[in-house]
Amino acid sequence: MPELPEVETLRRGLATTLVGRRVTAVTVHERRLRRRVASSFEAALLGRRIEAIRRRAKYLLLDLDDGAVWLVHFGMSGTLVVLPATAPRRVHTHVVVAFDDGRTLHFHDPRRFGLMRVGRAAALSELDALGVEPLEESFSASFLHATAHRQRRAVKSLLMDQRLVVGIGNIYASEILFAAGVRPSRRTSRLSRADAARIVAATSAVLAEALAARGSSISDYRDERGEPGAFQKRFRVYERAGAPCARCGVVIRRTVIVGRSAFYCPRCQR
DNA sequence: ATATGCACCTGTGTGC
DNA sequence: TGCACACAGGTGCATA
Repeated sequence: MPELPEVETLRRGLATTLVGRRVTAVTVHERRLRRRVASSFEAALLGRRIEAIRRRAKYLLLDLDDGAVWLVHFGMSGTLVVLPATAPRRVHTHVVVAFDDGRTLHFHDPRRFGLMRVGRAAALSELDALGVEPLEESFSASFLHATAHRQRRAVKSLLMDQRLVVGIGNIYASEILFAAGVRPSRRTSRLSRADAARIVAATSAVLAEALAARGSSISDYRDERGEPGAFQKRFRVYERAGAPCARCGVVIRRTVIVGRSAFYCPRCQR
C-alpha cells in the first residue's frame, strides 16, 4: 500500500504522539506476516521508550532507548493507527502496542504482506541493498541517466526498483512519468539526458504534491489518526484508463509492465 | 549479472 | 444469489 508519501505522512504524525512514550504492553494476535513475527518481539519492545521515528524507503524505523530499532513495513494493506486503550481490535489487527499515556497503536494488515521486527540497526538486512532517497540530491539527472543507460528494461520498472531509488511504487511511478512526459514502456537505454532530468524534476514535484495532500487513499491507507489522504483526487493517470487526459483530452490507456498496471497518456508521453 | 514470473494473502468488483 | 476471475500503494526468491 503505502509508498513514500504515505509512509512519510505516517512518520510525521506518529512522531508527534509517540516520541518520548514508553511501551507498557505488547500483544501479537497473528505472527504470520510476510516474515513470522519473532517470539522475542514482545520482550524486545516491552519497557522501551521511543526516542525518534525515521523513514528509510518505505520502511518506518522507530529508535528505541536501548539502541535497537523497531522496523515496520506496510506491504500492500498495512496501517498503523493510534487509538484509545479501550478501542476494540479489528479482524486483521495483528499487533497492538500500548503506551504509558494510555494510548495504543494498532497494526492492521488484511493481506499480511507487512513486516514487524526489532533488531540492532546493523542486523536489519532489509535495509542493506536499498538505493538512493528520491528527494535527496543523490537522485540526480546524471545518476539516473548513467544507471538507465546501462540497462534496457522499461523505465517504469527502473523507477520502482528499490535497489536504485526507493519509495516509488505503482501509483507514483505512473504519475511521475506522466509529469515527465515519458512513456512507462520506454527502454531505459533510450532515455536521453533531458528525459532523465525531467524525470528527476517530476519525481520531486509529484512526491512533494502527494506529501502536501497527505498521501493517496485508494482503499486501505489511513494516517495515524485514521484519516485518508487526498492525493487520489489529483491522479492524472493512475486508475484513469478510459478517461480523458486533463492536459490534452486524449483517452488515458492502461497497459501491463512487469506484471503491474501502468497508466499513461499516449499523446503527452512519448 | 540481469530480467521476468510467481508466490505470498484477503477483499472487492465485474460479468455470467 | 452464487460463482469464477481479475485485480489491488510490495517484495523476495526461483527461474530463464
